[in-house]
Amino acid sequence: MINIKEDERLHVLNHSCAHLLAHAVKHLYPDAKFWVGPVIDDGFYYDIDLGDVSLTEEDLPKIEKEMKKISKDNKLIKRIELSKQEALDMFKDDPYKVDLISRMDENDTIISAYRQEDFIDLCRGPHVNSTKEMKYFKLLKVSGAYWKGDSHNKMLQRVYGVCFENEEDLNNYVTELEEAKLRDHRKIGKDLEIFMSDDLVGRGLPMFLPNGYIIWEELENYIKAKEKKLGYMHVLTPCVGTVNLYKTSGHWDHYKDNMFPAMELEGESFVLRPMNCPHHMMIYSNTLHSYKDLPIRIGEIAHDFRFEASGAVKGIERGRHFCQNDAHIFVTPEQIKSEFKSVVDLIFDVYKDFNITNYRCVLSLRDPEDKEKYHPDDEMWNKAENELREVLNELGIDYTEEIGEAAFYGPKLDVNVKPAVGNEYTLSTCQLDFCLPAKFDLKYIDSNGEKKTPVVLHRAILGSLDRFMAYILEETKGALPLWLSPVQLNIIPVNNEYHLEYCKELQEKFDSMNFRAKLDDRDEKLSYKMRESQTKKIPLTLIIGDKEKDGNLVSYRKFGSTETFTMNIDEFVSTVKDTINNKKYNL
RNA sequence: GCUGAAAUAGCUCAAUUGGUAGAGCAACUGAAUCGUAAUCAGUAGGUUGUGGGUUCAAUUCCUAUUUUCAGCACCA
Repeated sequence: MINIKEDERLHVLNHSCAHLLAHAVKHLYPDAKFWVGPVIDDGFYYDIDLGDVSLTEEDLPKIEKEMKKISKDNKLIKRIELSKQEALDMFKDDPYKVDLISRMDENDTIISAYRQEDFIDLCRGPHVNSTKEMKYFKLLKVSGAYWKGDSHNKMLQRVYGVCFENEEDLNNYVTELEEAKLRDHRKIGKDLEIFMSDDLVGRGLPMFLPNGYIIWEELENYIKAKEKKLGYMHVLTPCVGTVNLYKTSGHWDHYKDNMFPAMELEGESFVLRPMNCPHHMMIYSNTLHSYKDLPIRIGEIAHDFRFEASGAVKGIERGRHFCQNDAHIFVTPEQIKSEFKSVVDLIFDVYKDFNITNYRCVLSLRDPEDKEKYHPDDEMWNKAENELREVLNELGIDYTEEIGEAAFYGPKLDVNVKPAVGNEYTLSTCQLDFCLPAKFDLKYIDSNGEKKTPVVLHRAILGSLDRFMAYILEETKGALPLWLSPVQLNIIPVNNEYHLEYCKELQEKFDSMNFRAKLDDRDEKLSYKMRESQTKKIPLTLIIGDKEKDGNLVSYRKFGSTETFTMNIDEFVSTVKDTINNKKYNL
């Protein structure tokens, strides 16, 4: 999908269209006050204060109509340059604009505004020359948005839209949006019986059905095998812990509002754990370690519980229970770089297996102004941030730096992806931590026999199995690679009367090889069964009749294909085996 | 949590201004045995998310509540 913000011409067009939107809103709602109207990757929006009036989707056509009218009137868009005082005078009736202007530095900026006849708006520009240039636009949705992005502030109304240079591009874009909804993992999850949820069980608490659990197990086995090869040791720790454990780690102070509340029993307080770092710290401290033992890599497929805000829960992408592919690596300061590199290599090795190419690396740094969130040790932070930056540069990884995105205990590399519907999220992460080891008083004995504090790397490769599954379902549109498919082979007898027995033998043969084979023995036409096999996105559909039985052959059709291939049965078995074992996408 | 929208059969949707619910697919039964995306016929399926109210009468109006969706905020 085209990124409008990065396309020069579309950027200007959409920015101008945001003004056109505001212009139309001003005509229809003369009391409207305007905050900002920026261009985003998918178009533009404008944040508007309409007082007591609240817009709904039904109001959008009316606004569009007014926009079209202004567009048709061919109003020239003119740039005006103002001093700070002139700007304050001009926009004195709009407190939001006054707020913007008064925070501008009058020495280094000329304040500019754009006028299109009876509407004038503060703006850096540039803009198109006339309202006529904006012909092919659409308003997409309306929602609330906090002023200045702060939930303590008033909620304004945000109208989203998009503008293109021609009708075809606009239509294609709208079609793409509709298609994206079809690959939403919540829809696929329901259609393919992968997971379900129920009010009685609870919001944000999805349950994996047999199909989903097969995928789950495959993912778990896959990542554990990778980790074992790299020297990870897997552990199992409890889902409940004392509040004191989280007070020690510091998580309680930072996140208690997002945890399920404490349970008071026999004078002790317990919580459902929101993460496993403290448990792994305790496992480390169970024995005395020599520098020769490090790095120590402790991994766990760990169930965690977080009381996510009701508006944040989303299928298996973000639930109140989830399962992390978590690990903590205890290293000496000298080992940070090589171990961090090894984690990054693992991330991209895994992405290669899953064909994940559309991701964005972010180096998440602390906000030095935010003394409340971040542990106030400048030296520690600078060291940690520089170490990560150096490794990323050495590895030649493209990344952007984002201030204020670090964990409270340290900076991190996040690998982010975009889902079918909604905001970007983090799939994989590797975090550098100088903080928790000290809090738990962790030690190792260095080569001089002195006690030293190790450094910890927190990392999650598949992130959470739940979220990873959501992503894979959306990327593949539910057509999973053979090794992950709940049903791998669907056997259809041409004629039940003559071929069913042989098909049963075949199924047993496949079962004994640990293929997941299904036999469709219903009394239905072949074409009927074929249709269902395709809609269920089963990777391989086998058609077995006289020709196959007598010739020791297998005829099969791949999902999404209209072609049928015929192969010797032994050759077929070894090809399938090879595809599964090597996690290949296609036969 | 905030702003807004929505909730009807397993799924996707219908039901004029208020007159106690319909269709397709799926399921079940029967017939058809048909070599690559829907064979035909029949049956069953619902306290219209839940509670309260207005009314002779509520899927429809009001109210509370739960859940879902779109954004916002949050995300160890």
